[in-house]
Amino acid sequence: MRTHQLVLQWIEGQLSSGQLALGGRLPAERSLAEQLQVSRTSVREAIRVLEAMGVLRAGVGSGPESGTVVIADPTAALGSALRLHVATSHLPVKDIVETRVLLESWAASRARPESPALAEAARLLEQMDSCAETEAFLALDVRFHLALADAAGNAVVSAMMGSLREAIQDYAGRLTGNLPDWGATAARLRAEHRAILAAISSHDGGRAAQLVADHIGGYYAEAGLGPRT
Amino acid sequence: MRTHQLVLQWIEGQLSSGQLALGGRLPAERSLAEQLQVSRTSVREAIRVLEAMGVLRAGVGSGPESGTVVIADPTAALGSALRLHVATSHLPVKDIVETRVLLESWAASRARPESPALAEAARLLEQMDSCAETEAFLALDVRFHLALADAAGNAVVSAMMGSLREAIQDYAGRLTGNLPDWGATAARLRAEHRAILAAISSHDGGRAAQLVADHIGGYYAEAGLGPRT
DNA sequence: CTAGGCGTGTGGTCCAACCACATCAAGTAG
DNA sequence: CTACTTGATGTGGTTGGACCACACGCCTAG
Repeated sequence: MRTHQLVLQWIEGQLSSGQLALGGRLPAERSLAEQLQVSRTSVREAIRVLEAMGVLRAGVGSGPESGTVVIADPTAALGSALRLHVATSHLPVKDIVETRVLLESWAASRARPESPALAEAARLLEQMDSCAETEAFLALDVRFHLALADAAGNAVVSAMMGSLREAIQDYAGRLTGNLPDWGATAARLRAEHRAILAAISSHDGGRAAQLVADHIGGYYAEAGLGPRT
Repeated sequence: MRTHQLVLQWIEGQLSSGQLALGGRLPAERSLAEQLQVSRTSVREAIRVLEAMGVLRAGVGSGPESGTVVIADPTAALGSALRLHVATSHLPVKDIVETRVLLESWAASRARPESPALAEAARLLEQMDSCAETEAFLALDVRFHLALADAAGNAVVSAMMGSLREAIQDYAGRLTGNLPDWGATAARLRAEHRAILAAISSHDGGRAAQLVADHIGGYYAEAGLGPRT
């Protein structure tokens, strides 16, 4: 076993046993290296891996914002991993979109009308009404869909949704160039969003799921990508 | 931007542009460091990250098995990331199981009867009939469910299924201790597996999905974990 | 009491060296 | 000529040390 994996194991053990919790601080790299009897390089490599997985955040300087602290950002880890594998052409974009439809329609069917995430979604919808910029609109759209996923109350599904979205963000951005009439599309998207929210509010999960599936599929179809291409 | 992130960016660019494909070899660490005008340390940190994401594999020595080559193992990346976040108690096991049911029942409803993965699943089923050891049986069970997921033909869903399974592997292993009668449970699992395969073969995706959901939920219920606990 | 500077500790980066390993080529014994 | 040994070569793995930039907080001069 390589040295940095030993460090990884030690840190994972600290996390599992609760001796290192969210917001907690790792010992300084030099101390940890001495404590585990390994070189600082190995400690740093382990920290790098955990940083990429959204488990740690390293900050220079001193004070509360510095040092290596435990965070929880599963979306970042899954997102960059998916993005890289898309880059190697091993994960087709079609499968990403299909999975997104699957997860998001499930979330819509399970979303609880009283969830605070739904209120957030409604608020985002308001902002989208008074938003002319394409980029800003799309940014709000992303947050709307993530809020929808959060409303189902499943952290794993939320994280996966976010990571899928991140993985194809560039791809989706390029698609907007194919749209014949952005104004009309934006208006339609807004209307569909409202219909989805309404279906959830009226406890009609099945209809909400169908609307979400049509909403996503329709967008990709209009942007020049067949839902099955 | 930190130096190792620059290296990451360069490698990702090589992957995206196709100059570095699956099975391709990265330049040696020392050469790459010189080429990018950074230290070997930074190159190594970047390689470590990509290794953790299942994109690269580093091997010592010389010959075809050595050097740093491009691989594609999305399951490893997602699996360790999920496992770590489960360790920090930020991803509840209940959500993992719920997501697994969601993905796997979808896969069952979409599985194509003529898929080679289904033949593999049937073959695994045969082996499970003549398998008395609990551990070996569970290992075959894992492979059976993964084959089922593969039969749907969605690489993203397959990868996520595998990673979910990996993330709770230890947890699931401990659960078997709660079973009152392993022999009876194993017999039931085998029967349910056959029913699922039969439903898929007869093009009854809906029934297959329901059977899968009951199969997984029933197991966790019997092992002492309520499906909603 | 205030404002500036300096000490201290953090991660970030780089370098030089050494190790273990695996292969391959040259050389040597048969 | 064959077969084995032996060394050269190149790979990642690991280490220690050094220096940098940064940010906070004390401590001193005004």
